[in-house]
Amino acid sequence: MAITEYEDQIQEIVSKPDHSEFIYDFLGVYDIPRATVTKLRKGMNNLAKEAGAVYLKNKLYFREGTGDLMQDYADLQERVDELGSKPRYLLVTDYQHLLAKDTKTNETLDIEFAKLPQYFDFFLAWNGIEKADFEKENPADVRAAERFAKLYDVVVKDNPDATRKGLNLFLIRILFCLFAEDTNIFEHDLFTNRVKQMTADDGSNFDQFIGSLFGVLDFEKAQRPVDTPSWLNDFPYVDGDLFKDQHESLHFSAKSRKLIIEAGELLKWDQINPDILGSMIQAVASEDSRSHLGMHYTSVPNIMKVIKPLFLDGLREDFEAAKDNEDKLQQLYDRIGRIKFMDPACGSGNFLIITYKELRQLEIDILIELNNIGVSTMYVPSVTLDQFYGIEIDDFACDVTRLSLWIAEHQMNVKLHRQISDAVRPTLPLQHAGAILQADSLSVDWNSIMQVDLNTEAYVFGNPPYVGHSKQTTNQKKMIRKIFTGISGSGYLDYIAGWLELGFRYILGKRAKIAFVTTNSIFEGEQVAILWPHILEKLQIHFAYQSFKWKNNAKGNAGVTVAIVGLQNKNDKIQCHLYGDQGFKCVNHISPYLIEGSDDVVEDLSLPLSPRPEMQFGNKPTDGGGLIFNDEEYNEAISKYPELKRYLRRYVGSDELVKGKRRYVLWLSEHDVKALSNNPLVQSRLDIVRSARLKSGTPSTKQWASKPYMFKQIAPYYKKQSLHGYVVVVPAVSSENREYIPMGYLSNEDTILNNRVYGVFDASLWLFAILQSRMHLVWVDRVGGKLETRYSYSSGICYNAFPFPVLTERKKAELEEYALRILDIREELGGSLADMYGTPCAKTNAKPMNLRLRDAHQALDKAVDRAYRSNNFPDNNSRFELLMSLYKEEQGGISNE
DNA sequence: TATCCGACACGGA
DNA sequence: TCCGTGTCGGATA
Repeated sequence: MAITEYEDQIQEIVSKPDHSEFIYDFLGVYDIPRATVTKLRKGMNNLAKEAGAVYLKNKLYFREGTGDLMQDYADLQERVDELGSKPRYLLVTDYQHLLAKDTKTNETLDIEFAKLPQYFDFFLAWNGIEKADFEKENPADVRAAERFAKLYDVVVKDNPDATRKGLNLFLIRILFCLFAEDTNIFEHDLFTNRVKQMTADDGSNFDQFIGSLFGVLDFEKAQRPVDTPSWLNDFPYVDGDLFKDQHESLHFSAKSRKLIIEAGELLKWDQINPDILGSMIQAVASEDSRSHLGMHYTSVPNIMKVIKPLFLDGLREDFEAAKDNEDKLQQLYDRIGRIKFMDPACGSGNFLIITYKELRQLEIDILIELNNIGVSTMYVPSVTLDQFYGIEIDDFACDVTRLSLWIAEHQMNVKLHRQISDAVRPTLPLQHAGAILQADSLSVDWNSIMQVDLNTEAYVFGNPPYVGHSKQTTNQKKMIRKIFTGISGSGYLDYIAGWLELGFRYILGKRAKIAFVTTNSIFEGEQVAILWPHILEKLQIHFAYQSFKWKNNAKGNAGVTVAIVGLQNKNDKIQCHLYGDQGFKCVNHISPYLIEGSDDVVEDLSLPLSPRPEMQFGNKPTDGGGLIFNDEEYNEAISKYPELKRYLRRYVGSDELVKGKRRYVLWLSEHDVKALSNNPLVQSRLDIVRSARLKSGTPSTKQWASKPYMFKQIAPYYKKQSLHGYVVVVPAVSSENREYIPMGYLSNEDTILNNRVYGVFDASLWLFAILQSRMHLVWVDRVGGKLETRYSYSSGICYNAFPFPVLTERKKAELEEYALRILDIREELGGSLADMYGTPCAKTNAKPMNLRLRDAHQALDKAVDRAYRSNNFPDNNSRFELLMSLYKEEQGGISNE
């Protein structure tokens, strides 16, 4: 049952004029068998003897109040203490007030009877859910957002012709009123009470009411019309742009009015976290993102990963250093009031809110420290909302950001007063909240939004959207093209690269720094050489978080692995902080691969660095599955049509190569297809291919619908008449948890490689030895592409750009012996490569690599190492350094020719 | 024509 | 529902 349903059902029960059935109705809301409640109603299993009491074994001891509720509660407690087995809950109520106790956690509840719906979770142990767990899963923000989604739906349905802007503004204002009446900005419950008193049950005059109310909130009391009725005049002056625009007339029903009242009565707005609420509310209003409610909001821990290294750690260090020194403290106090902050993809403003709160806390801490050293001055605010800037394309999100900033400000004002009693910052009238601009961030000049001179301390940060090159919309591609004019290969960049580039230009030569949460793919594989060289000519990475899996508290988490990068103008003196799985390291330089090292990048080469057999990309069917047969389909096909056996070849992709999965593929020539024109199975398969290709939006795929019997792309090797010899097969994607990437050395006969493996055809064993070596793995690991954190092998970067050692015939023969040994052991062991190579890092079922196989690999590794240099490599870093210097040497040689 | 990648996709505990 | 690990075909050069 949804949260709102519990609340609604209990609301109905407490609203009944007659409470005689209360406890039975209440139990009925929870997972207590209906039969049990029915029996209880009839008194059959009620173990209590006294009147007005209900004792349900193990679950509840209930008593109606007899006048003095506290005394009744104490009596009940005494009675229960005598019992052998305690009921989980004690509950007494006179239907005005309610006292309850959870005998397991010893938590108590002391509330007005009417507020019971808000506290339904107190009794969730009846459903087997502990309150602590529930609170963790469903904080006040989530519950508020769910309730708001309901209200939004009803209001939208009642107002099909209303503008988005009008609706959104209405919602934001209602949210503000609800928050204000729970947090002493307004008199307690003022808004909800006025709604109840002044509007008709059917909602007919609600619009009029809300129109007058919103109108009044924008005026100071002195400026309001003299005839303003007192029920309106009780509301204070709010301002802050929130109520400036005229309320757009809307239609309300009994239902929407009720939902608003319930939102006021059932939710604990004082417990709202503006950072999370914003994301939730925003998701509610944009229908397209409703399905992944709050999927992309950045969690507070992740925001801290950005802002701490970017500026917060530094400010805190300066604070520590300034303690005991009035001048320094005062300087820091003034400084934090001048720093400017911008999130150019602010969404509902989480980064800005967290930053604002942290700065306000620092302000408080400085004041306390000043007080401690005996300096007491009148409170003058330092940090203000107008230091905060944001750009966001969604107009509602902009409104939510402004609202959330106000909520954050109020919360910090309360905190200030609590910690320093003579310091007061009034929340009303609302402060001007920076510039939160509704715009496409990539098409506006950031300088015109947040103007800074060369000496202004400024920080730009956020979590902009990621879209891979093949998934971008036409408009997104256009923006990236435009921004990266003159950069070759820019069509391959992720959408987020636009933010990196604009951020780079914004801070260039200024006293400003940037840091973003980004998809890790801009630090791996092909994008590195396209994006980073021109940026790192002028800037340096001063801190970074290496890849980690994206996570927040939303229901369906986005599937992506992210990294964090901080950039600033070059400054040789600073130490860089590189954060990885094991905390952080101070290093001299962070490379664009987010490892310690130089800014050298590896390009995606179309030809090998040195003469060697070429690596070919496998065959790509683009067939909608029509040409492919799994084991079962294959057996069925050849038993029904034995003549098909010669056309069905072993189909090898990464899955087949590594896990030993078996699939087959129809491999037909034009001649073959004519011969099979009467075979119904073949014809039905070709129909699948034809229709799948016709459905494609890609013109070239559509064209291939006329040749459904052929793969859309065939590797050059397969265009030869016959297949023979051996091929080194490399899986395009494979797990990073294995000690080696398992590669194959397969006979070519009968084998069709697909587009998820690469092949070096007619290859000698020494080539297999090189590719299977640790030297090569280190290269692939550091500069190759990744799918999340898997290896994503590519011929251009991993093979063509890999510097091969110079090999004598004798050395080749030696390597082949080691390779042969590996192949022999594999054959002896049998089973799949995945079994033999194990998954040593997996948490469960950790399966080690076969020891004999590992020994053979280590012997081969040593032999390959020695082909590069005679002295040992102490570690993989030194292997990589050598490879990178060889690459630069050889690549430089090529481009100078 | 030949890839390199995916705010992923999917099967198994 | 989380965890482990690789499909499939688009868009680019």
